[in-house]
Amino acid sequence: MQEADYINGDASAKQDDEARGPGRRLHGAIAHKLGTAILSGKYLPGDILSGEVAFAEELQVSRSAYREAIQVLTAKGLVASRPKAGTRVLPRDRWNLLDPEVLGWAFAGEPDIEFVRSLFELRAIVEPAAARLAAQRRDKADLKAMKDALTAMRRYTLTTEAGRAADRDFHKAILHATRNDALLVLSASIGAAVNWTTQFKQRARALPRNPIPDHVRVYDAIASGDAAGAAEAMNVLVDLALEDTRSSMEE
Amino acid sequence: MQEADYINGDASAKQDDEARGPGRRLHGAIAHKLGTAILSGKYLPGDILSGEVAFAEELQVSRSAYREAIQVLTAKGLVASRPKAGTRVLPRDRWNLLDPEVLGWAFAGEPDIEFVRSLFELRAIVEPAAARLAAQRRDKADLKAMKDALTAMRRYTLTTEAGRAADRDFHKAILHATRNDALLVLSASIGAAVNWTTQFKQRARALPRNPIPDHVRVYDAIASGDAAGAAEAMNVLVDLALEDTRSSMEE
DNA sequence: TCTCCTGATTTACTCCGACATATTAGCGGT
DNA sequence: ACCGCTAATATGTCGGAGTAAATCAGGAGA
Repeated sequence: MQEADYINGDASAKQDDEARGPGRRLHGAIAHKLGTAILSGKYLPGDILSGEVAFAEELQVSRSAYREAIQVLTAKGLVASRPKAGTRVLPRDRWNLLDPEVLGWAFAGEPDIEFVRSLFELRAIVEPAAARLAAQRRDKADLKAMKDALTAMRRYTLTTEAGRAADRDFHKAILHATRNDALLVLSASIGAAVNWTTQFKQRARALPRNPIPDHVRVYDAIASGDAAGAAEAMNVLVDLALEDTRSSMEE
Repeated sequence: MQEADYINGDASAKQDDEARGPGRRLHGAIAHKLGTAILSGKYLPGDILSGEVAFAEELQVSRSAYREAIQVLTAKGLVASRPKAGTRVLPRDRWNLLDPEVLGWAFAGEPDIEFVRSLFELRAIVEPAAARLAAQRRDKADLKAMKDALTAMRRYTLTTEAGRAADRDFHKAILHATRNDALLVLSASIGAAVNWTTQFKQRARALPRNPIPDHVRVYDAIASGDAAGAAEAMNVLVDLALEDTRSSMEE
């Protein structure tokens, strides 16, 4: 399933940029700026970002660039604009919070701890069930992907970006093995939250116990087709993470 | 939770349109056109939609309109464009399949039955857990919203759009009662699938047994704070739906 | 006098097309 | 195999015409 790159034929990972980063294009940068401003609460739902020309001038960009940025925000449900009325920030329940880019904006500043909790809660619901399905549906390629990710995790540890990427790959491989696209989409969202949290914990020098054995238990259960065991093993993994998050919140 | 309107201050709900529809703006229409084309498989991942000007001419719109449409598709992860290389359709796992608009495009034509299944599977995972949380966290306002939705369901039945909307409201109220934004976002995605399916079943004159009693059981459990009971009651509800979907698939 | 309807005004988004720039895939030369 | 060139293509800019709708003023009715 390694369709790794998505746009250029090979591009042997000279720079991993391109997808991450504030915005590789001008309107992307504007969208990032406005998006983070909205997600961080600088603009509240109902506020209007009135004045297409005014904003374009203030940001030193053309109206077109500003408009395309607004288009992006509109596509993600953050704002809606109407003639004469201006561009308003929509209520929070219209936001596409699971969109990877929106998530990135949410984690760009100080993310709302309540939101992080809700993501982990979602994870605690979804991943055990996913592990159960994966145990029933995985094939050899899936198992290989998981195994590779595990060895990479061991090799680099969670203190490095490479290690965290391997962690994400492991969980993504499980989601993939469920043969369920809707679940797979969630991996990006959940991964972002997990990634941010592990980084945060690392900064706080509060890395918990070695996560490898827990992951291995999940792998073994999935490999042996033990659905109930996989669900249970994943349960302890995510419950542990949820616990950690809860304790982080209390400080 | 009736914050009904979202853009104008009061505007006593003269028309609720605005958000639905193929595209209220020109570039919205283009995005709809291209989006449905991609979702229906007319363009496959890897295909390139080369020729900004060519497309703009073919669609009889200006480059700006086409460009803004592409911006929207890019924001939803359907395509990516680079100078010289053209605009390519991204692999499926980059698509924001849970985005309400993308979902709309997916259901605009003949939706992939496998994808519908995966949405229902996601629902079967998420909603029982949500019902469990709702039973623990709901307040009086939540219960009122659920009760109102139930009476509306009884009143209009699932054969009318009003009835289906009430059904969606009921489930949305439960998700809301979980106090979990990440879960709440999923309601839109799941609701779209459920809505399409009930419509489909109705067309096929294959409406199953009266769904009201099952819903009432869920409500009662949540109202009485019975977490396990709520999860179980919701389980039978979603399992029934999953079953129906499976049988529909076999024809 | 107050309220409600009606219409003109004004404001801000929407769309357009042309121009200038930046990037890079593909190719041909070294 | 490597490197630089070129042409193709997307990106960014600009200013203006078009259009929808919120606001306000004026008038009719209560």
